[in-house]
Amino acid sequence: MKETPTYNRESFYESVFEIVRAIPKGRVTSYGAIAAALGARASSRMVVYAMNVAGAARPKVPAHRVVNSKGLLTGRHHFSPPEKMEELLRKEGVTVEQHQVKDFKNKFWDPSKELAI
DNA sequence: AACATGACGTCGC
DNA sequence: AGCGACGCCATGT
Repeated sequence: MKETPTYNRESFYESVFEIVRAIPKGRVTSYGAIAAALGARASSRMVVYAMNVAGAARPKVPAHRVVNSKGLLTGRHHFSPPEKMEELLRKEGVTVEQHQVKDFKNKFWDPSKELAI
């Protein structure tokens, strides 16, 4: 049989999407946390790629709730316009200052802890 | 097919 | 504690 040569990347992406969709409003998480929740701690870049295709995913994925481990909105340039990410976060009650989530440690939402996979 | 890149994270110095 | 280098692996050129 000709299975996918790589791992179940589609399943992986879908899992990422589900986690992201499960992020409560007003909270954020990081790429590494999602990767860790999926058992791919070192492969956080795959989460990044999942986000990249998330724009075409249905239902829509709140990718704006995912930032890097420093709480920095590194993915803002992938939104249109880039300020949309901050705007959405602010609407949800997240304070963004200088492209960075304020009180990030307090707003952080750990999927592997809060969400049962 | 080989090389470079990326919305990251961890380890070493 | 701040900076540099490496790892990770799919995707694009």
